[in-house]
Amino acid sequence: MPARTGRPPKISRADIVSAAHRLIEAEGTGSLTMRRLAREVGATPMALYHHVHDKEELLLLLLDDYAAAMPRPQLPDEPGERMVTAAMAMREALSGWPWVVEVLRADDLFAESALWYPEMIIDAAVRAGLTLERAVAAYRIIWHYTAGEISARDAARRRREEGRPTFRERVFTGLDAQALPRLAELGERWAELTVRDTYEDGLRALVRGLLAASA
Amino acid sequence: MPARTGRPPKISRADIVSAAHRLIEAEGTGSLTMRRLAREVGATPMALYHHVHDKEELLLLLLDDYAAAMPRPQLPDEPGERMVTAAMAMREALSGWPWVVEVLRADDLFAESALWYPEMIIDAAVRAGLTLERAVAAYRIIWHYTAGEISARDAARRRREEGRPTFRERVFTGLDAQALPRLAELGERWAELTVRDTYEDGLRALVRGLLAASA
DNA sequence: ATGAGTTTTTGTACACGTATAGAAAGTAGC
DNA sequence: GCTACTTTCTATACGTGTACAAAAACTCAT
Repeated sequence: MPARTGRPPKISRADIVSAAHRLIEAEGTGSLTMRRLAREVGATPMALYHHVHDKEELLLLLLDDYAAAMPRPQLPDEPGERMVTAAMAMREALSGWPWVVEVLRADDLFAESALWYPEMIIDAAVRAGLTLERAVAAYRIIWHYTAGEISARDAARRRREEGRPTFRERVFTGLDAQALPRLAELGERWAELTVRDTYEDGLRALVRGLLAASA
Repeated sequence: MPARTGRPPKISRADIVSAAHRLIEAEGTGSLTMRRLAREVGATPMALYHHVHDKEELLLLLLDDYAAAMPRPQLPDEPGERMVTAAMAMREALSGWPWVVEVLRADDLFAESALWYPEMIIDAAVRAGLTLERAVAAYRIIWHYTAGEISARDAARRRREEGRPTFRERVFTGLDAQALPRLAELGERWAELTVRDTYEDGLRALVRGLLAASA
């Protein structure tokens, strides 16, 4: 053992991450602030920055932790259906945690322990006949779609909670029916139509299109 | 004219918005802060809040302003191709303005003066044989994909600029080749493969899939 | 024991968005 | 001219993430 030098640490990365988990669990996402977290681990805010580069890194660690416990459903054999099932499981798992949205845009791979999902999707795409390059592209396309959908749904939810005037209401009142006949025709129905969950429809369309492209 | 009462305004919404435009133009997105903007229009920060509810509302106004000048390309007749062209134009226009990303998640319609895009996409979808309901769903799916792609690309760009260690590097070093053979096989090539712009490929796949679903 | 070097923690400070309270500057009725 | 009322603007304050500098607590060489 190489006998560490320097001032002995009072807190560790692991302490911070687990305290963050507790905090979120107990008081919700909103109370996860660097200052609050520091109090929780019994240190000053800036001490945290010795163990994590920034708050975003902390969130990524949190996500990674959590991702390890994400469900890995039985996947069907048929490649297209396999892609769909894996992607839906991924989205399902991420949707449960509203705060992940802040961090999703980080990359096309979102957590080390969640690599199972891209692996399954890419593998299924290859089995469906795509080259490895195209399979990677397919995964990323699916990922972009998924991230966009989660983000949008979360934003819509937040809007609703805050009781903010949805943009649409204003839009559809003074609409120029000449220039925008379809939207005018839709009118009030927009709101009703856009609460529906169309993720699966879109995903299936996407997969069908991606696989058809190579045939 | 109804002879306004109360203290006469020193600044207007329009002043604020145009000052914000100037500021962004001159010094970049980063310097658009409420305080800086207030200095620019010659008022205190809180004065702004009498004219805009939020910073987010300000950004939406900005976006709306700009969206009015977004290109409206000639669209081909064939419905699928029409959808693709319109969506690509929309993405192209939004990509030019990195800051829109902060605001994209707002809604599935992002600006009053940009309603032309959904109109064209929905209309083309209907012409392709979809019901109006399905056409709306198709638009929203395309929107989610587009928003996700723009977001991710912007995040990747920012990472690169900040010289942050891309997550992928770490990921692909200690990879378990047993559990994740495809990713292991890809290895270093991931970085190379993921700089490619696959938006159009994905979009075409999506449109093909969406239109095939109704046949 | 002393001093140098290393690592971790603290203290102070800044700019951010914005809530809240109250002052300022007008018009309308008397 | 005075008072009410209304609108707009200012002052102050809070909590946020985090940069920077200094202090603290340890090991090791002398």
